[in-house]
Amino acid sequence: MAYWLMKTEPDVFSLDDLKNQPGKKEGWDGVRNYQARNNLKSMQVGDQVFFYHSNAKPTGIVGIASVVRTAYPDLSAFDPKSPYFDPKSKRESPQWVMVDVRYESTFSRIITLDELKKIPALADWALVQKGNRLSVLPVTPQQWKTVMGLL
DNA sequence: GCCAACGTTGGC
DNA sequence: GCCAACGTTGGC
Repeated sequence: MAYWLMKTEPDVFSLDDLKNQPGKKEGWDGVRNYQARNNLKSMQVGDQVFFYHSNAKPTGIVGIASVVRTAYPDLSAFDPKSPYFDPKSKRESPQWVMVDVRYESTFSRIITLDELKKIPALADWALVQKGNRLSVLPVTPQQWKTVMGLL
């Protein structure tokens, strides 16, 4: 089982939104970055995911989701009316993928980016490094454990 | 709202 | 293949 972190803007889709979905699950579509896509493709059912709120007050990890379906073609790329439409992605050879995630838990408090930046054991993590914009990134077991220890 | 960092596009 | 221009992300 592997660990990941996924970013989302809570104004668009928050952890509470996931919790309120039927079955508490939702397809994670709209990823349009190759590195993030490759991470999606590596996900296995049962993988644990830190749910991160960006462009929020404050920004940080708010809880946990899990992967319930491995990567499959991102249908929003085929839909001209979707904000995620990508004419370069063809049904015969989909460029983008999505996974399904399910709500697991909400932390008793937000672990803020500010706090994470102060932890020496997390200094190598892409999340806390300047200019990092990757929306789906791997978390090592050690990093996962460190973050959970902050609660 | 601003702007730095980054990824992508497209002219050459 | 280089790189300037552009668009987007995301912290502040």
